[in-house]
Amino acid sequence: MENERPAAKAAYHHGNLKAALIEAADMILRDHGIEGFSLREAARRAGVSIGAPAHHFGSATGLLTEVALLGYESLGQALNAVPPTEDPAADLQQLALAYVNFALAHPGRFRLMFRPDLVNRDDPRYSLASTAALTGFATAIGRRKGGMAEIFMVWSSIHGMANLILDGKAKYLFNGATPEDFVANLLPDLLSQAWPFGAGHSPQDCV
Amino acid sequence: MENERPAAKAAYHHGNLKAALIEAADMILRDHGIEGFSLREAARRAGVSIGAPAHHFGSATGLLTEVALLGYESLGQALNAVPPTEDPAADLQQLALAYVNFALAHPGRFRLMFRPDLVNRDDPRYSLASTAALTGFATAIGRRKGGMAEIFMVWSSIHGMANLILDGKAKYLFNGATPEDFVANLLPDLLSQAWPFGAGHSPQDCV
DNA sequence: TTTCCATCTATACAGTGCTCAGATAATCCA
DNA sequence: TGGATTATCTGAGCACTGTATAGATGGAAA
Repeated sequence: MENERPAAKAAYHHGNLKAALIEAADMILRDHGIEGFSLREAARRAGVSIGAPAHHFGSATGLLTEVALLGYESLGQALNAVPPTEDPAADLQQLALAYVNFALAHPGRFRLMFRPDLVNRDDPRYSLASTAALTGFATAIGRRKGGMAEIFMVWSSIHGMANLILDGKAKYLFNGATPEDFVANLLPDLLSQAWPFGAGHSPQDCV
Repeated sequence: MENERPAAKAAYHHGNLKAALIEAADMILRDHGIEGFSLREAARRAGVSIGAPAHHFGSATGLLTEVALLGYESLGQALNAVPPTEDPAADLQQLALAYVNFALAHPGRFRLMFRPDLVNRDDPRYSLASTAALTGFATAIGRRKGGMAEIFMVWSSIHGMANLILDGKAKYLFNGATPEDFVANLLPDLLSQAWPFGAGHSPQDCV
C-alpha cells in the first residue's frame, strides 16, 4: 500500500495499471456494491487520471467485464472446492450451498456476473469463463439425471434462492439470523428438508 | 396523445402530473429497459420541467417505487388469472408459466420490482403489494404441501427460471425460438418433464 | 542518441439527480 | 366578487457521471 502508491504517483507510467484498475473495481464492488461503482472512482483508487482507464478497457463495460471474468473464476473455484462423493444427491446439496454462499459472500461480483447491460458478453472469454465455472456443477447434476432440462431446473432453483435472498425477499426465513448464520446453519436444513434435488430425495421417484 | 400534450403544455399546472409521470416511467421501462430510465426523460415525456417530479415523488426512487407497486399489482393479476382446478400440481405448473411469462413480457417492470437500490421498501405499501401479488401463488403451493420452506423453494425455482432466461443464461434451451415462442411452446413441456413441483410429480414421494 | 509509440494527463462536452428561489394559478375564505 | 393562501411548476445551478480528444511523458527499439 504505502510503498506502492508513491511509486505509482511518482511514475508517469503506472507499470501495472490494468491489473490495478481491475483490483480497484473489485474492491469498489466489495465496499459499495455494484451501484457504488464508477470508472472515475476506480481511476481515483488506482491513483491515476480520469481518462487513463479508457486506454486499457475502452469503456466502463470493458473494465467491468474483466471483473466479471474474475467473478466466474472465483465462483468456479468455490464450486470445485466441493469434493465429489459417492452420493451425487448429497454433492448437489453441497454445491447448492456453495453457490448461495458465494452469492452472499460476494454480492457485488455475483450481481455483476448476471448483468447483461454491464458486461460485454461478446467477449469470447465470457462464455468460456461462464461455462467453465459451471461445468463441475453441471456434471454433478448429470450424474443424477442428465439432460439440459434438468441442469436448467436445478440451476434455476439454486440461482433463484441466491437472488431472492440477496434481494431481501426471503427475510422471513432468516429469523433474525445474519446471512452468514443463515448459510451456515439454517440453509443446510432447508435444503435437505424441502429441496427436491438434494439428499434424501430421489429424482427418479419424481419422474 | 395529440389532444393531451398541448393541453399539458398550455396549462402551467398539469393537473394530473403524478399519474402522467408514473405512466411515462413505465413506458420508458417498456421501451428502453431499466437502464434507459432517467428522471429527466420521464419529465420530458410528460412535457414538464426537470424539477417538477421532485415535488410529487421527492426523488427518482420515489417515482420508481410507484412503478414497482404497479408492477406487483400486474404480476398479481397475471397470477390470479390462473384458475384453480382440482389438481394443485397442475395449477402450480400454470402459475410457474404465468410467472415466467410475466417476466418476459414486462422485463423492465420485473427487474425493477426486485432491485432494492431503486425501490423504497420502507414504504408500507411495498410489502403490502409484494405479498398481495404472491398470496394466491403461495396458497396454491400450500395446497400441495404447506410451510414457508416449500413456498420458498418453489418460488426460488420459478424466480430463478425467469431471471436466467431474462439475463440470457438459458439460450441453449431456446433452439432459436423467440421468448414468446419459448414460453408458449417449449417451457410447458420443460415444466411438465423436468420440473419437480409440477403435474406428473408427487412431492410426497420426494419427501 | 534519436526516433517511435504505448501510456497517461488535462480538458471539454453532454448527460444525470438533486436543491432552491421564484413565477404561476387554482383554491379557499371573507 | 375580490384578496390571500397554498399547491404546483419553472429555471438556474451544483456536483457528479462516461466518453472523446489533443497533448505531455518516458520507456524501448533502432
